[in-house]
Amino acid sequence: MLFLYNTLTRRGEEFQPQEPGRVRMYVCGPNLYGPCHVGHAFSYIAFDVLRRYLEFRGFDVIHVQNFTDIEDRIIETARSQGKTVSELAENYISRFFRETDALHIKRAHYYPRATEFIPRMIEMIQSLLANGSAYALDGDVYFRVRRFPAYGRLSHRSPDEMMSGARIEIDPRKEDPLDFALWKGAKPGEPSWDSPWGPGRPGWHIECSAMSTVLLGETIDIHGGGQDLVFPHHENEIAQSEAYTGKAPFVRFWLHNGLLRPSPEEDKMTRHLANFVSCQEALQKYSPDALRLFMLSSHYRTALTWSEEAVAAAESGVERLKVALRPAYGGAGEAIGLPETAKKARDAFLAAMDDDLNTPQAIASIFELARGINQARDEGQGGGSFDEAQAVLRELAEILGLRLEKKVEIDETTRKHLEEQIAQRERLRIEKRWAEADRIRQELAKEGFLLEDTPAGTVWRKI
RNA sequence: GGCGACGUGGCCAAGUGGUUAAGGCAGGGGUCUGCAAAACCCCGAUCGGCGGUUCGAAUCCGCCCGUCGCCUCCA
Repeated sequence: MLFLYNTLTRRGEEFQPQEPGRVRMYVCGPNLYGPCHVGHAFSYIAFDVLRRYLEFRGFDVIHVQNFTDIEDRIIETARSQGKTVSELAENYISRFFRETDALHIKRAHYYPRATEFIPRMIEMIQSLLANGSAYALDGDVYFRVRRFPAYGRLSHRSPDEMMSGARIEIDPRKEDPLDFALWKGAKPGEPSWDSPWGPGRPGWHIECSAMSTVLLGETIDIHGGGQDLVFPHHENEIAQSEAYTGKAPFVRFWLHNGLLRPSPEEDKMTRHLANFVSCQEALQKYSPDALRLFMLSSHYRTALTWSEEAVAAAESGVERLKVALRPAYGGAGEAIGLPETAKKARDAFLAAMDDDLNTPQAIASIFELARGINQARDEGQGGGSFDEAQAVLRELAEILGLRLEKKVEIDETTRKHLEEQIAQRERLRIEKRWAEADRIRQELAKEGFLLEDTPAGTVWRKI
């Protein structure tokens, strides 16, 4: 039984989809005013693992992730860079795919863009106006928060307690400071779409309601995103969606990941992208496996602080898992204790994942299994049970999206050269000409290859 | 002002009432090895502070100290 923590009820709840066997899941995607940073990656990886685990458990998952391709920040950024909004968006979308693919994040089934759903949003807004949930005002349309009694339920705050305008100025024309924009009239020079209220663009929140209801239906199983989206974004989504469809709940399970923070030393201001490490930068320095292992070493709902030191530590950990996948040396027969170790690790892994995706604990059992495998190899054991234990290790690692591949991006010439050098060194070693043998190893080290002598012969590793 | 999170060995991080407080990284000591590397074995914390509840608390309650997030830009 899979238990997931639901922000709405503030409890772990047993997860069952509405339609048996099929999960409808919507995850908030990026606002395309800038490149993705490791904080986005943290969120996408968390929900990627959720999806992988659901699929592992036999569910057919329909996964939707949106692109916010029209919004104030994008307009501003495009203008300052002398680009069109769509040029900017396209650029960041292709970069998004490059980076999420590299991070081994499974592609969603749909990547709807806000600008593709304008007619639907207009229709929703009209309907909200018709039923009294919204009001038009000089080309803008606002949602009437006070008309929605459940407002505040997700974020657990009451409209009366909120300090509206704590951070921005209140628009005095609004009926209530909490009312939020469904439609914004265009100012001169801004991109706009025609609407019954004049040219304008959608408010930020309505896009998710439109895309979610069109692609997944009026009630979906899971809606995910960062904790910073609980209020107001998701609160507003619930209000406008339920006011529109007349059906509740809009979402059965609300899942929110804790926020990734930049290193304390790097900058105090966490607001702007400039303080974050971009995915691109992270991928240049670290392997995707290490980045994933680092992020999954902490529970998804807990805030995690970005730390170069911790990612580097994860890199070493990944290396040990890879070593566990090396072949057995053999000689001592079947690895007798291994099947039990593998079963124990697998059971523990699944139990941890069932408990609100406790990946840190799940990872612990992967390492236990790796140790068991390495131990067996050291003792010269092998056979079918050894291979099966490695298969379990691969299986569990894949649920976390760890590839554990030996990266062999070397060309034929280099490979030949390596093989010749290793063979030559082997001859020297047989003749006990250690100094010459060591020289070969030193030279290869300079070329970036580390030689390791094992009972099964000499293997090389890229350093 | 309101709501909320967090503080566990050198670093990262699970555990939320009762076995010897997971796991990773780093470190020390070993085994193996011509050497090296890797792997394996062994070694380290009583859980921010104080008080309380309980037969029993890192785990529940209260207070204090510290860090952080949200309260319409934000994954």
